[in-house]
Amino acid sequence: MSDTVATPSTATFDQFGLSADILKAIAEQGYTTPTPIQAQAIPVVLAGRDVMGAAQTGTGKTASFSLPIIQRLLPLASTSASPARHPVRALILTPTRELADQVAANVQAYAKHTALRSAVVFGGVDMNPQSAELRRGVEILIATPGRLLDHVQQKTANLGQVQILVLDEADRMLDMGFLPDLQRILNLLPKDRQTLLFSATFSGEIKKLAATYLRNPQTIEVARSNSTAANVTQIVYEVAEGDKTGAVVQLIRERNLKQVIVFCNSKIGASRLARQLERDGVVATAIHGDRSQSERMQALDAFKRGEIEALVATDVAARGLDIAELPAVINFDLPFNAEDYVHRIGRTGRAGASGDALSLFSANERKQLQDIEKLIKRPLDVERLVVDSPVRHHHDERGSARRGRDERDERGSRRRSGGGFERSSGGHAHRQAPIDDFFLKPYEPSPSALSAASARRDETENVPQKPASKQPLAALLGGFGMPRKTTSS
DNA sequence: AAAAAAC
Repeated sequence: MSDTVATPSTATFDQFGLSADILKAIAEQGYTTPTPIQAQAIPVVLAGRDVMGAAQTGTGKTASFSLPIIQRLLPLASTSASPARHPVRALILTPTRELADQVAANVQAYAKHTALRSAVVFGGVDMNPQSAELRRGVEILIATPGRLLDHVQQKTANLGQVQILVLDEADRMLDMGFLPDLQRILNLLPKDRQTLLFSATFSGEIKKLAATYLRNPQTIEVARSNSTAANVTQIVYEVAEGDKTGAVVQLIRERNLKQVIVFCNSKIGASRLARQLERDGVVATAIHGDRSQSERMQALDAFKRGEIEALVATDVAARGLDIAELPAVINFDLPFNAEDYVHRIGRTGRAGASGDALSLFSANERKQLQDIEKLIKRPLDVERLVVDSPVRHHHDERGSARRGRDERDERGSRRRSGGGFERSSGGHAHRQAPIDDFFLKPYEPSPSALSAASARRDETENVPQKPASKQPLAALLGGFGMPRKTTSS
């Protein structure tokens, strides 16, 4: 088997041999042209090979594995209502709950004209609806590791028939200490299966994981990891620590940012900043791990609907979240982990649009800045930002905090010409990024209601024996039966 | 140092 992938030159989804039901769903999503990772990964996944994929979020990664998985499982799709006809055949693991929900929404959309069922399980919410769905049977299960193991223990999830495993954001899962959970899950799966591992970076740990659990994987790399998109303008503003809140307000006002994600390093800091922004007239809400799952979902939902100007987030939102491209992100703190910087600013300037990554930098963050510059292999422009409306942290609702809104004078922060800051005489300067083009796709939380109607119809079961498709069942089931090392060392 | 994730 060759290790090179020919990137197809034609630019439509027709070239992959996907079924009409899948193509229809793709068209309904408004997608016409495969992204680079889709063009590379779809044929490889369809061919049944293991994949080691490096791709940033926003590159179309989810579709690159979901579409071929659905295609491969189609011969096994059943309209029977019997749960036994709907064992879990594809398992997709993600590090965060929000990401799981989002992947599930995508899978649901792509599979909606097929008889395949999908479900998502993650923690922080009632187990019972999840259990009920699992008992009905689903072919494609999206999950965070902890809750999945919970379901396994409760015997509501059986992973004995999984043929395809996806580890999404694998590096993140390792960072978060999921390795023991992953190993436990992997030990529950048939050894003979297809495994797809996606990771932003190929660290030594990731390579070890791949060496242990993948079989002759095809490496697919689209954007060089640790690279930052060329269409993202990165600016670092030096500002006194105590002026950071005022700086955020000022940046939002001066740049006329309709929507922005503001990243903080701590959960408490995020909550506090959200409150202070609200006090200063910015519609803001916080999203972090100490908020309840329903609060997290509501916050994200409201932000996606455009009801919130500033989503103040910890790194729970740094990776994976598929929010339509934002005009800007702000780093309230520089992240301790330089890689998180790359992920955070990946929330802007996506899909070809331009974006600004604005980072606040105070004297005690020199180390973080150095690490970031080392990682992205270039120095960052540092400008001084004079904050003229410092936000009081106590009970000062009047006075200086309010002055910023009325006067909006912007000494200090000046950029190169063409930037978003300058004011033309007596009116609004035009921003470089056309704000009119910016809209948010409505967020759809995982629809749990599958096409139950069609599941009812046909009780006379057609057990798939010889699928007429290009993917023979034998290939789907694996084929080689190579013994797999279980982890040692 | 901090974040995330099962109860």
